[in-house]
Amino acid sequence: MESKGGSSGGSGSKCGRWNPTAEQVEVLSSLFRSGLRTPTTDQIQRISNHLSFYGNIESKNVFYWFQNHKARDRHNKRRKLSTASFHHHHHHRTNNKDLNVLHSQSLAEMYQVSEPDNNNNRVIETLELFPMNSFGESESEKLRVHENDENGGDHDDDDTMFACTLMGEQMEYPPLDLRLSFL
Amino acid sequence: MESKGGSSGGSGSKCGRWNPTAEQVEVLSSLFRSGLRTPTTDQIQRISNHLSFYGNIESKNVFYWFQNHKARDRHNKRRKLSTASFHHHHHHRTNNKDLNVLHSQSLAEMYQVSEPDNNNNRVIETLELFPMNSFGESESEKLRVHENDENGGDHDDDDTMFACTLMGEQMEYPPLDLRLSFL
DNA sequence: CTACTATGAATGAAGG
DNA sequence: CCTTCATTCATAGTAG
Repeated sequence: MESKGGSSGGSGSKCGRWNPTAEQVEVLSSLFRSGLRTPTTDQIQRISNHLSFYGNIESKNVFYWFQNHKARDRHNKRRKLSTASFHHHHHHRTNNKDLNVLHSQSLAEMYQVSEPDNNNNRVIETLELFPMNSFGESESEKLRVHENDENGGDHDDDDTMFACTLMGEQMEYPPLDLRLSFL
Repeated sequence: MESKGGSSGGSGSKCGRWNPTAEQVEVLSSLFRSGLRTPTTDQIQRISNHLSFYGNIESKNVFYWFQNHKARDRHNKRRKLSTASFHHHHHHRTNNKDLNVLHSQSLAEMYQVSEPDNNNNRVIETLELFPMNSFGESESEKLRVHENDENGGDHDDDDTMFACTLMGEQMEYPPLDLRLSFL
């Protein structure tokens, strides 16, 4: 945590990629521990709003964080579960990658949910713990616009001559100029 | 510049997942920019046919591409309303009211579907620019989208009380300070 | 400086 | 159409 001074997402973000601060990760992890796995847009908004207190953050980051965290959590669990059970040393895939973890415990900012003898499926999809005033959310659907063009002859008269008849001709790669002409 | 794995759709198709080439993406993006959002089976067929020149591709891929692109384009606008907080002072959340007021603009702006370039942009559903319409589609059954417009209000109104009883057991609080109060 | 790891970001594919 | 899963790419951070 010492080397982060400056280029972390907290202050001088280098705008290349969001780098969450320790506080942000803690909050996110807490939410994850609480069972939140796939927050709704509303929740993402609020979380992002609050986490911006600790540094720059976008809703997109929160969204991706949960997506990644859930996916990786599940992925790791599945792998761990398959190894520890039976002692049939069946080579579980010669993965050149991930030789894996028997040491990573020190900087595990996660929570280590491994509770083998506790089968609590405390995985809540949305975690309703927000005393939010329920707006008429349904009426938002009505704002759905239909951009139907019922105007009869609304042809955009682009005089696009259909030059290339794309059917199985061995011409070389067009210099990326290819627009809609093939249609 | 292909992917590192060399599994680009152009040459070494790895048959796992379609990896579009740059040219394919270019064409698809052009179509999208032209206003094509939901191509019909007919269009999909033609697009796919043309794009197969640049590499292996199936109609399915085109179909999914438009679906994803449209959905993400839309979600992107929603998520972009993140908190552009730079350096906040300790002014988080004035407690004007004790309950439920801290999210004034959370979801009031959500469904603004007004395109940023609403007047100039022609967002057409099907983009009729195919002067020729030959045979019927081969197997359009597979790509047939469901026009099932069922969207009933689903309200599970249970926000009367706190839902901290996640699974009926007491959840242990995080070792650190619980910052979830913003929710 | 180079290698590896953790993880943010992106997107294809599918389900409902 | 909307949401979610799975796989992959890209990169910051750190160790050797």
